[in-house]
Amino acid sequence: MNAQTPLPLGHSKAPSATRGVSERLRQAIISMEFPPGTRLSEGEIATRYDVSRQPVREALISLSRIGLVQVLPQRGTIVTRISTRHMMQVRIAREALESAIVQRACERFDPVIRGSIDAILETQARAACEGDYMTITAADSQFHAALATGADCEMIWQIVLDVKAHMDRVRHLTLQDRDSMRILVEQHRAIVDAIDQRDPEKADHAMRHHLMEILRDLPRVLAERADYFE
Amino acid sequence: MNAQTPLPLGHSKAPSATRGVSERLRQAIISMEFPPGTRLSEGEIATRYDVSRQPVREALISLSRIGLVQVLPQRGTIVTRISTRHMMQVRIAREALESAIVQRACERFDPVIRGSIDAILETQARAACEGDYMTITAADSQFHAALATGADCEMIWQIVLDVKAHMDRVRHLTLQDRDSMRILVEQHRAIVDAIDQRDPEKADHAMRHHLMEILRDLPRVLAERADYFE
DNA sequence: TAGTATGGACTTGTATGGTAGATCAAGTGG
DNA sequence: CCACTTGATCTACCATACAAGTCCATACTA
Repeated sequence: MNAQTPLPLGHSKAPSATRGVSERLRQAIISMEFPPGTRLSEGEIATRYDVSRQPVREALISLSRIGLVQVLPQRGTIVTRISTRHMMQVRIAREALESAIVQRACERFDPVIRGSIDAILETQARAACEGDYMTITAADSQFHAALATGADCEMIWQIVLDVKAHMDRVRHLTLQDRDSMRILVEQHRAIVDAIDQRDPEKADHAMRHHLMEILRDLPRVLAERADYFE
Repeated sequence: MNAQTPLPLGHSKAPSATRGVSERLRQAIISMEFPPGTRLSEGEIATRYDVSRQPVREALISLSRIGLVQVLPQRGTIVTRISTRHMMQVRIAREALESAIVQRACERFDPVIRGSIDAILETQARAACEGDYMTITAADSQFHAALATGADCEMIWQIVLDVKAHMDRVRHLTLQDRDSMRILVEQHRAIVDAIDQRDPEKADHAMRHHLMEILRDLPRVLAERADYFE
């Protein structure tokens, strides 16, 4: 417990079992492989993923902090159900954070990362034409992450990632047609344009408009799959 | 793994060992009992708190998600050092989130909670006169939490709590004189006034002004205790 | 002397057995 | 028929043992 020990630290992306299970579970929940209300058992997941219960348990703790699962002591663990009230707060939080990011991006933005963004948008535009859902969403994540990194807001991006998980889950329910995919790319372009013009208000507006759209179809999903909501 | 199992769930504040250790560690880090750079060993903490390594380990996982500690696989765990770059992002994030909260509070705010706020402010004002640091900070937390709850943003408050931990740690380093304590209370009053007047812009400005002040003395601390920074 | 093995004392990561609490169904007594 | 008890069977929780990686002091070698 002695203070001031150097511990030279050279960052690690250790591919531990816990991290692996955590990532797989997170993906499974977002992609609705484990839909809201699914009952998860530490032991069952352990045998399924061929690890012991301990890594599973630690992964579930992480996911419960994000809010993707609820651990009920001595009773069980379930995939969190969707709540409109919760989603409203998620939207507000993400809007506030990402708006702050783009506003800061208007002040200063890493030119190298700015250069990489064009390629991301191009990839996304092509995927939109082909209706390639996987590539679209992957590029979407890269785009928003690039904005945060370029604005020197990587720590804020970590927070956004957590709230984003909830929105991604909902978006996975709303089948995206190609038109809305194209609109998505246009909105991204509008955000970049505003940053290029160093116009904070415009950037703020573009970002909020972009994020608002994601939950547009939430009421429809609520009507169709009431069992996913609480 | 069957979906749609009811699992009636009646929320729990289970006082588990993990939660206990997590809370004690969190407090110890914020209060500088374990200053930045302190080397924490799972085993050592376990014997100190008279529990096994497992709850300690799980507590550290939670704290590492917040960013209060860094777990270096096979090497050790240290209390995260303060970084001005990181603190800047923390401030931006908290400003964005709490600004969003008060703006929403201007739209609708639970009248019952509105009533309880006056008592909180009065307590804080009295504590400010007496220079009672503990009561001041406790009331500060209650105040901000009440704002979030009254605006129906409890989930956002959970996020704020995490970033707030970093700011609390810094504030603990900057000795507050009674004048700045009184200013604190005045700023709180200004925020409530803006909400009462349903003036989002005014509320936003008051909140940002309030939060900006907390890190005012960060450069001074950096000069005095460089070993706390990275 | 300078450089390099090497072994031991750490660290966190993982596996597993046992415990207490929660749930629910069957059984019991009123 | 209903309220209550009981016990089997789940669950997450915790403790312990083991494995694997890192670091460092020491001894050995060129």
